Amino acid sequence: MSRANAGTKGVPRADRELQIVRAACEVFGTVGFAKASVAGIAADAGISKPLVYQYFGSKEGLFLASFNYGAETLAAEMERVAADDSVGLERGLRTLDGLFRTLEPQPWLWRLLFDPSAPDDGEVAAARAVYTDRITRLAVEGVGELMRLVGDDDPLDASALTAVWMSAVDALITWWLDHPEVTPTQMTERCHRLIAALSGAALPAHLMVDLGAG
Amino acid sequence: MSRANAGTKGVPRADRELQIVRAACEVFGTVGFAKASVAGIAADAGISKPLVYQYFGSKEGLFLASFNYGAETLAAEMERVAADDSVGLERGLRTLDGLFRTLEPQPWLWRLLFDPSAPDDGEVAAARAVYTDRITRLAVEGVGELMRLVGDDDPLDASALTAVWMSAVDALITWWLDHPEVTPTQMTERCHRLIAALSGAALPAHLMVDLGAG
DNA sequence: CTGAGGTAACTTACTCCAAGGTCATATCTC
DNA sequence: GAGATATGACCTTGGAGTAAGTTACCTCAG
Repeated sequence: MSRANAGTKGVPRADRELQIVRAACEVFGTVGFAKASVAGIAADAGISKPLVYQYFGSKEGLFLASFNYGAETLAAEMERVAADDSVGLERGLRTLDGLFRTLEPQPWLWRLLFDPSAPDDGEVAAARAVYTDRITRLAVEGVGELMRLVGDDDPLDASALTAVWMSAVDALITWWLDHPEVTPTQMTERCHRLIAALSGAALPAHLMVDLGAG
Repeated sequence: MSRANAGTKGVPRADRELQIVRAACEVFGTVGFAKASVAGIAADAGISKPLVYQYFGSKEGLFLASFNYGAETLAAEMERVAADDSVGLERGLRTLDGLFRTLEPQPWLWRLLFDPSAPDDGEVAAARAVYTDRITRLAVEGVGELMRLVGDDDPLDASALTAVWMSAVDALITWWLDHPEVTPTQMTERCHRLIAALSGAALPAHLMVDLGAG
């Protein structure tokens, strides 16, 4: 063959696209949009750069496809949990549990969702807005229930606590990725203990109880 | 004058460096290392690109100087608070209060500290390690006290809670930057309420008390 | 059955550009 | 003149994006 395997009619477009998107998810989610190179992703997927451009149009187009793939996976899982009837911190803990399990085989999807180096205009921004809305809606809802539970009705408090909650989820997942020997189940148990610890520490001394640290 | 103000012996090196570093802090802290352009920073500082290279050697050198400037400011403030005798969440809240006040005139310093697009090797990595150690040490210490308070002695729990705490601080500061009309004092009060809310929500119902949502 | 043309899959070898970095030189003070 | 401050114009490079050509499968007329 004069040229590698040029012209191999081989793989149907849909299959190839999925294969490229999966490779792209891992690269974008690991090094971020800005540092990722299209040529590198093509190499990872085992094909050449122009094929990527033929199928996705641009680096941004490729990112968009990858983002949608990953965001849909995660948003769907969070909505599944939200459909349960748990409230307050219990609901938060179940969401975390679901995320740990979903992310186990493809942890980089999480970083893909919040990539700060991704373009902040055009179609990517629109897609991010869609998924951010979907996900934030769930967080806002959960935090709202919690605030009602404790009698705080300041909307800015709710907004700030939503930010803190989402950030805490991020921190826990990131911490987990740095401790790969920990299983999803152990992580969920850990989250339960941490909540208990925070709660215990905030209590006036005369109300302190052992909320279980084992 | 044939060339703008070339050769103007004008500003002494030390002054010029500070001026450039301050401009660089704002740019690096706002758009991040990767997206920042040296020419742009030079323009912001009112001087030309080669002067930046003459004084700082490279984009990385300029970032290093900016990072040290910003990180020192913040680490010093956190250590100041840590020297007080508060413990547990009270200490956390005082740290937040100190950060809000320090960041009020130059909010971008915060993002500078945790810029994900900064180089992760060489002198920058070394400097980041130094300051990350200094700051993390304080968080670890504070979280350790808190865990002792509630009787959880799992070191991984402490490690994870430290990550969550630092992330929560980040979230609160970021939220604040998006709500510029809120004063540092109001933010500190808000943080008190949020802690109370979390604590209340985690309690078994029979122990629930009004921890004050106003 | 067969082979010519149509089309999808695929690659090599470019162009182009933004941004990092350098060089030679000019002007000021002492 | 020596040395510090300063700049316009240049060089260089990595990576996005493109042009043009190559190979393989499919279909359908004869």
